[in-house]
Amino acid sequence: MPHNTTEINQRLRKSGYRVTPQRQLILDAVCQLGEHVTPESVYDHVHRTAPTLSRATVYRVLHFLTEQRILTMVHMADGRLAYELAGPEPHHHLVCRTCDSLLELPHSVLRSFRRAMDSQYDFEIDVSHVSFFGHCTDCRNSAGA
Amino acid sequence: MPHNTTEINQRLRKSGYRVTPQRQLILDAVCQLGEHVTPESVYDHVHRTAPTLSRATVYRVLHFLTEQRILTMVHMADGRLAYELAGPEPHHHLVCRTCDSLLELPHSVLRSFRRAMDSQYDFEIDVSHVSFFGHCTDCRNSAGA
DNA sequence: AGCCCTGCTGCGAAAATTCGCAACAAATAG
DNA sequence: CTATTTGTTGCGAATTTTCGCAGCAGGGCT
Ligand SMILES: [Mn+2]
Ligand SMILES: [Mn+2]
Ligand SMILES: [Zn+2]
Ligand SMILES: [Zn+2]
Repeated sequence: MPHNTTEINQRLRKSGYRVTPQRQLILDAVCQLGEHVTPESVYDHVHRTAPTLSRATVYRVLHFLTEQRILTMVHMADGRLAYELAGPEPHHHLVCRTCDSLLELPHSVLRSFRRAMDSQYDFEIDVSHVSFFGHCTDCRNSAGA
Repeated sequence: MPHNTTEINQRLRKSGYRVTPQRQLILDAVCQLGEHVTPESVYDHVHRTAPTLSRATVYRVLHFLTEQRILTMVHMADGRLAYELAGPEPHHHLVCRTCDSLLELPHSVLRSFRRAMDSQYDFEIDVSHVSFFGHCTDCRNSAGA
């Protein structure tokens, strides 16, 4: 999951924002830490190389990069937020409430639902990263026994 | 939005839980305050008649009543959680990111999506109260101008 | 070089949320 | 009836997240 630093930097600068060392460190951390990283794990990671970088900045930059659509945000099972690098195509998840297993879904699974909301309610749903909760095959089978 | 106290109380007791004054007060507060009430507004409300009832208890009881499916939980636009009395039928929302307007959807709008996840992934989605974010007719039109 | 303007950060305080634990109270057993 | 167990709460501390504000720093301008 490498990110093209120069392309993102240009995008930010073009919008009038600045590419600060803190933003680069935080973005690097999110990418290195992988999927669904929490603010606290980002803070722990960057704090090693930049001890003065504050928690507030971590939260602010994660929000900021999400607004700029460089990161996406997702609600975890416990209600907390996690972030990851926005890929070229959004994806979503099925999360089992029993075993916490996580299935990845392509964006296309929401196509017909989004179309229906658009035609029925004239409302354009804008989703980049959603988790749906429920129960997976295995847990349904073992529960039935 | 009145709730049948005796029926809920029986349900709780039958499961081995207790119906405490705190739980009754908090449930009453949620019902009186209407849709999408926040923990803080519940606390403010109950605190008037029960000054010793603590914030921790408010959070715990809201979680508890949600587990028992007496309340439902929903993520608001700002990421915070809100609660409301679980009706006989779940409902969902379309929330405009521009004007914050809120449209209510019947549970049935998710039927075909849930069926698709069940058949394609053998995963049973369990949703009681979801918000989808996007842009409403009016805001799309004024943005286009 | 200076001078603005504005974006951004660090800091500490505040607010929101969770946690551990001792005390309490309702149900239960004996 | 007392003893025990177990669910529940209040309290205070810890943790997480937000906020306000003063000051720094980059970029433009002269
Ligand atoms: Mn993901
Ligand atoms: Mn609702
Ligand atoms: Zn499972
Ligand atoms: Zn709107």
